[in-house]
Amino acid sequence: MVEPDLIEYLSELGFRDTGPRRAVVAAAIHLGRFTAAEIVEELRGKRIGRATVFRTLDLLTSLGVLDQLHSDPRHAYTVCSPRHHHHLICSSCSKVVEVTAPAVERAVRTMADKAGYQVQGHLLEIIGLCADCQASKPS
Amino acid sequence: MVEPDLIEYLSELGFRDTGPRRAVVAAAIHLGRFTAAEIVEELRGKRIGRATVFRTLDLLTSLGVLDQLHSDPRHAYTVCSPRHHHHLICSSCSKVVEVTAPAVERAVRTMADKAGYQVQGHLLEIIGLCADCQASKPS
DNA sequence: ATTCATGCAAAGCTTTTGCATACAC
DNA sequence: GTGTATGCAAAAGCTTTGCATGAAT
Repeated sequence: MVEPDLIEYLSELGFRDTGPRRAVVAAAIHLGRFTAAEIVEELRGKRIGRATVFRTLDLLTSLGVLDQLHSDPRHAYTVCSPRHHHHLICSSCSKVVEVTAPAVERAVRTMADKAGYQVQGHLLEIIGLCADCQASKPS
Repeated sequence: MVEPDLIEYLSELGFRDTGPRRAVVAAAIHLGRFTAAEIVEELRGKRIGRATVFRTLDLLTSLGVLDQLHSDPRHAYTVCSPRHHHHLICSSCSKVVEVTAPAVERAVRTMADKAGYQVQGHLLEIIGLCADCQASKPS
């Protein structure tokens, strides 16, 4: 999703179209993957408060526009689509790719059934080397 | 793993058998699932420094005796076995069960292959209702 | 006009660090 | 005795909150 679309989407949901909001959204899309601190840094000099950054990131996360990357101890976020998906994360260049995998979903459900659990959600992140990094680091 | 075994295991690896270490290990095993703050609380009155708690939890985590539960925003830990496994977490009673699922592993690998990623690790936590909680809350 | 959003600064948490002391081996 | 482990207290991060001000609708 690009910035204008996202701002329009927020408007449709009743959230106001403000300068700071636009700035945070633009920075997030520009960075793709980032921490709250990196957004604050990116926006330094624009008189945008830390609280606004956190509030906007929370908002976008609750709307499913951002996902938190739980495997990153720095509490990173990534821009993503609203569909159900998982993330492939490159351990070298940090690139994040969205993937869907029906086979995984099925296997998870089967496994949970066996243990008597009724699945409500799951968290799956795969860490590995992306094709580019494999090519440039032929270890 | 029970406390004496764990202390012995640490000794074998060259880590010293100390009172504070035993206390943290005992508290962790007693609680099963906990945050660092809860261990500190559990040990209050025993003159055990916060730093020791964190250092011991780090040690146990690096040895694979504890796992962090990344889906818990409070940075929870759970006692676990050193084998590769995943966690089923009950959203109602917080109970954590270890599971292994070859089918999931295979599906993850296949999916990553398609995207050109060389898998190095993955994080999978399943949130759901355990059998007991399903029975007691027939919604 | 209303109500939502913002900036600022302070407070709240969690985790880490430095260092002298104490203890295990 | 030697070197690891500890407690304490301070510092370093990160995130939230309170509230008066400002802006969007």
